[in-house]
Amino acid sequence: MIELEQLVHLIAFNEHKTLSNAAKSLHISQPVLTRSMQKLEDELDLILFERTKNRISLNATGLLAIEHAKRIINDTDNMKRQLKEFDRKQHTISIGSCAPAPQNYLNQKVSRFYPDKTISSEIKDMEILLKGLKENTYTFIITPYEIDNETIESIPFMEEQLFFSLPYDHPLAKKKSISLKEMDGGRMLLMSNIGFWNQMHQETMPHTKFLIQQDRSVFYDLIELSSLPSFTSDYSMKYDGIPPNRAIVPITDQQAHAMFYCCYLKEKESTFKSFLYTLNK
Amino acid sequence: MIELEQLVHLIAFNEHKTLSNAAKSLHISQPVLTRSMQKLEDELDLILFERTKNRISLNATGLLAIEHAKRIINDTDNMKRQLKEFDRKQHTISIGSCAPAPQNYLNQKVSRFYPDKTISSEIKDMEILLKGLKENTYTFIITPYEIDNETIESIPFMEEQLFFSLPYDHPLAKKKSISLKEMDGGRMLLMSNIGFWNQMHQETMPHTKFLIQQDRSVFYDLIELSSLPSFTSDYSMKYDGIPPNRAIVPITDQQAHAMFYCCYLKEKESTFKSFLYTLNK
DNA sequence: TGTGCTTACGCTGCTCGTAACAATG
DNA sequence: CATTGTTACGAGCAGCGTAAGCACA
Repeated sequence: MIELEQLVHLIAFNEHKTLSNAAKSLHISQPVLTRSMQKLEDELDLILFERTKNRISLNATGLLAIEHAKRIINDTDNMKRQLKEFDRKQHTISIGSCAPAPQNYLNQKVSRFYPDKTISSEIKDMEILLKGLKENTYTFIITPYEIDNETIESIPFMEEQLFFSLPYDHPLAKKKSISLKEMDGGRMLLMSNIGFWNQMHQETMPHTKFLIQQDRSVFYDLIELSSLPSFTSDYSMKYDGIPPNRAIVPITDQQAHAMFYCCYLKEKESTFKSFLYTLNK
Repeated sequence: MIELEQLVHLIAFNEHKTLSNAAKSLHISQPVLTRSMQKLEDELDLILFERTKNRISLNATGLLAIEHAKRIINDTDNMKRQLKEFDRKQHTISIGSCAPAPQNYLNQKVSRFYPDKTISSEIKDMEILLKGLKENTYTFIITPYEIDNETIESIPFMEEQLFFSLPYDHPLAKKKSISLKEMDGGRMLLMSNIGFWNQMHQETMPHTKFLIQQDRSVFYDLIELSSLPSFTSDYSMKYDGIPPNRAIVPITDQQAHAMFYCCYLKEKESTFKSFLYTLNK
C-alpha cells in the first residue's frame, strides 16, 4: 500500500528539484527522502526517476505520477475540509429570524433543549429567510405569518405587541391607547436591526423621522435622557425591564401586533419532533 | 497526515459492519482496527462513529467519509494502473504492418537497436494501421506505399519481389518469367495472414482457388509433397531458404513487387532519429 | 572543496498480536 | 456464554537522524 506521505514527498521533490532542498522544506533529513522515493518506486514496481551518481530527476512516468499525486493529495485535503464542514453543520442549529424578540426567544428554547449544539442566528429579510431554509443554510426560520406549502411547515410559538414609550410630558402620554397614525410626524428613537418591524414603521408612519440607534445601551440612555418617543414591546419589557420615567401606551393598530411562526422543512420533522412539541406548548 | 490504510480499514468496516469481521477480511487482528479507526478520528479531529460498549457504527459524518474514502482509494488504484500502463508503453515499440516480410525485417532492426525495449507487432489492414498510428497504438506502421501528410512521415526501407514456386513438371516451369494472368486458374497454396498481398492475389488472380494454410510448417510440407503451385519472394528465400525441387519463376507484373515504407508520427521524429537514420541506409 | 545522492548503523518509538476486561443480548 | 469493542502489555521491527562514502563540478 502506498502512503500519502510518499506522495507529498514526491510533490515536494518536484517543486524543489533536489532531494536535499525538498527535505529541508519538509523538515526531515535527506536520507529519509531517498528511502521514501525508493520505497514508492518499489511499491509501484516502477522506476520514476533517472539517477546519476549525484543527481536525481523525474522521468516521464515520474512526471505523470506527479499529476496523480497532486490530485490525490488535493482530494484528501478536500475530504478533511468537507468532513469538518459537514460535522460543524451537524452540530449547529442555524436560525434566521424576521425580528429580534422571537429570535431571542427561540435561541433560548433551542439552547436549553440542545445544550451541546452550537446555535447561530441572524435577522434577515423574508426572501432570504425562505431561500436559506430551502437551501438548508437555516435549520429554522422565524416568520411573522404562517408558511404552508409542500415542503415547509410552520408552527406559531410567540406573540409580540408593540407599545409607544413616551415621556410623561408628551401630549399623548395620558391616553389609554394611540394609533400609529396619531403619532406619525416628528422624530422617534428606533433600534436598528429590528427586521420586519422596520418596514412596518416606514409604511405606517411615513412622516416620522426615525433616529436609528446601533447600540442598545446608547438607545436606553437616550430614552432616559431625551424626550424622544420610542417603541417598546411586551417581550422587551419582560426581559429588559420597563423604561423608566415613561408612559407605556398600547398601540391600537393591528400591525403593532405580531404572531411569530417557527418554520422548518417537513423532511426534518422527525429530527426535531420532540423539540417542536415543547415549543408548541 | 492520514494514511490510505486507514481509509481502506474504514471502507472494510463499512462493508462488514463489525470491527471483528472487517479485521478478519483484512487479515489483521481486531484491536488493530480499533486503534486504526481511533487514530483516523484523531487525525481528522472528528467523530466518525457512534459507540456503545460493545457496538460501533458510523455516524452521518462517518458515512460521508466513506464516500470520500472510496473515491480516494479508487484514485490511488487508478494511479497505479495508469502509471503501469504508461510505463509499459514507454518501454514497448508497437509495430503494425501490411505484410509479414517487412514486419519481420523491421522487428529485427528495432530489437537490435533497442535491445531493452519490448516489441509487439501485428499484421492489419491499412485503415487500421493508419488509425492506430494516429492514435498512438502503433509506434511504427509499415505500408506498401508512401504516406505523406501533415502529421505522418514515411521512409522506404525494404523491397520485396514475388516469384512463383512451381514443381518442375508444371507446364510453365521452364519459362523465364510468367505473368499473374497466365497462372490464373486452378489451385494454389497460400499462407494466411500475408496482409495486403492477399488482396492483391484475389484481385489479380480471380479464377484461382487459394488453399490457405495457417501453419507454416504444414505449408512447407505441402510444397515438398504436392505439385501445387505457390508464391515465394526474395525475402522469404533469403531467410527461409529456397523451396526444394521447385522452379522459381519471376512474376512480370508490377503488382508482384512492393516497396515498403516505415511510417511514424512527425512529432516523434526526434525520439527515433538515430534509429531511422540506420534504417534508411 | 562543496553539493548531492546513497548506504550503513544504532536507537527510538510505533504498531503489531495476545491477552485480559467489560458489556450486551 | 458467545460476541463485540476497548485497553494493557510486551516484543519486534520500521523509520528516524547521524555519519560515512562516493561521484561530480
